[in-house]
Amino acid sequence: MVGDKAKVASDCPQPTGCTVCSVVADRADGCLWPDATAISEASARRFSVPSDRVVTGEGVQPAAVWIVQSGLLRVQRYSFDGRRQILSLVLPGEVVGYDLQGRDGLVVESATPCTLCQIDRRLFEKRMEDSSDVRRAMYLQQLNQLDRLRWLTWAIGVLTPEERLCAFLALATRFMPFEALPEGGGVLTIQISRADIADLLGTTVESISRITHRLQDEGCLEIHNPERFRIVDLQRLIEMGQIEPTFAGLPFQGNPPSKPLVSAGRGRGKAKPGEPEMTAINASGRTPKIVLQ
Amino acid sequence: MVGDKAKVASDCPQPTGCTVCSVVADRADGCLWPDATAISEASARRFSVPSDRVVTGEGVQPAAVWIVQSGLLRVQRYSFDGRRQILSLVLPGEVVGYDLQGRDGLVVESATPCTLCQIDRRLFEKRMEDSSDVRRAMYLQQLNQLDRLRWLTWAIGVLTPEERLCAFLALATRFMPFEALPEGGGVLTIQISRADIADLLGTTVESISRITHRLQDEGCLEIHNPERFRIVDLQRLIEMGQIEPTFAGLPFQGNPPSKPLVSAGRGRGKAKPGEPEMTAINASGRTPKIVLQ
DNA sequence: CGTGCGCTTGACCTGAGTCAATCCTGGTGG
DNA sequence: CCACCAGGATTGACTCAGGTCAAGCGCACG
Repeated sequence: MVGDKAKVASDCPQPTGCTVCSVVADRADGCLWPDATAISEASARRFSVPSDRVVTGEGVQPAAVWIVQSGLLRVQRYSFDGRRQILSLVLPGEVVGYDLQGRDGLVVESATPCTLCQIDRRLFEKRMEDSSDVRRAMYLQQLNQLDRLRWLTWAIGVLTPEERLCAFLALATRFMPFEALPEGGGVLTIQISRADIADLLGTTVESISRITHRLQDEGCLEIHNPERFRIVDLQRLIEMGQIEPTFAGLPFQGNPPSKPLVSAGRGRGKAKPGEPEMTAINASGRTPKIVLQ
Repeated sequence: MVGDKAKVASDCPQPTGCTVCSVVADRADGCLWPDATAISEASARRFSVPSDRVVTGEGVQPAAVWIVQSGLLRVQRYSFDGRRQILSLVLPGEVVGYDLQGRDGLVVESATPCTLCQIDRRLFEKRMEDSSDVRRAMYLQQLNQLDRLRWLTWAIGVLTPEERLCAFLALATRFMPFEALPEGGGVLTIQISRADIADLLGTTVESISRITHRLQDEGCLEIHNPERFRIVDLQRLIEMGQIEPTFAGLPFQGNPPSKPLVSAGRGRGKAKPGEPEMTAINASGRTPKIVLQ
């Protein structure tokens, strides 16, 4: 199983480009070290990590930040009674460890076998301070992670477990191994365990199992084996999962969509009638421009 | 009602300090414009906004960023069938509008009557680029907002509606008007509607109502009127809500705790036995330091 | 060939959502 | 000054989605 998982992880799109630690996503906004030479080899170390190991988090002295080279990390937190919520998955090319300075009960673990690149925190911070390019890259990466966290919050809050799982599967085609098939759809390799999916989506392994089998009955997908699905009707998953075509948190990693993902129109709250709008309290005495309806 | 709410909003701790737009929270890390003179008066405009107005979001051309001076904004997103999730409340002293460049279906609205300070986006970005002090202040603010979003995701994922509401009430003493009483506890003024609380916590107004009355029966609080509670047993709310003493996302705004908030010890997942740890793939041939257990 | 873990399946049951009626309060207009 | 109205909050009755508990099943590994 572990061996198999490891194989799968290595199937993951292998980013290349950064000469220092071979870590760079091949997406336009993901290149973390545009001028890679600035970090010497000595300051970056690569590690191979099996599944379910603590990488960094609360108790750990955050002397280092980590870049995911391959595999997936999970950021998680427990409740007193042991219930776990996974707050995000960290994708290849992404940095972790600089913004969770031990607060909360946040812990980062490997969700799959991973290769990680370790960088000294001081050095990282200096790079951030010195280079506006690095800052910009980090900023864009943070935006993506923030988008994903917002998505997750929204999904857990308003979607049913079934809708969440549909969304997850549809999105997973963007960041897990997915071989598109000529006859449509494709084969998706689920790299993480049922328990991780359940704790990410705020549901249970039993529900995950039931829902996937229900989706199979409905013809949305075929369960080849527990970690390999044939996605038959991706469009339907996208619709059920209410995925917006503009969702930016998951730039496609090696699996750009053949056709743009289109979603059904969006529901909105009742539009407020015009009525009294903003009123300026203008110290400078100018007539304020009312900016938006 | 609106008039009353407006009164309540004005009860909110009025930040002072920034000479430009009078917007600065009086917390150490919240001062956005340490050298305020750099922004001329002409470039900042103050607005008074009633409840439930769109401030910025998806469709809106983001030509401006906004600083909340008083009142609360809500960042929210709808599902196709009209269910709403509030992703965060924006507190006085915080900036909104620079990091949601129209993506997703995010909309920012006023949850209470507010006074806002509008700043030109270009100017704001230039300030960010030029001043590492401003960058740092923004960074810390983002960390707080991120902490709160993580908390919310976790709470919706693993806590029951009752636990979430307890947590919300306990946290609300930090950012809504709260008059501590000598005999313990204090009077909390809830500035936002039941519907907003429900959509923030991923539950319904009916549940909110039932739970608050149940808490009253249990002696945790007294419902003075729908928007004013006497918190009797704050400690119990904190425990039920599983609030960590280290939770940093909500620096106290004018309501520092008389005694430090202490929570019951935290539950953790089963600790993994030692076993094979990280193995270095060390290009440079050094012996890697195994960083963490 | 046994053992264990992860996944699946079934039975059960309850927490909390839904629907609908009622209450309350503040604002309005006569 | 009082009756009326609208919107928010509350309460009750009902229902069921999905969580919990408890077996089974099957593959991987030793």
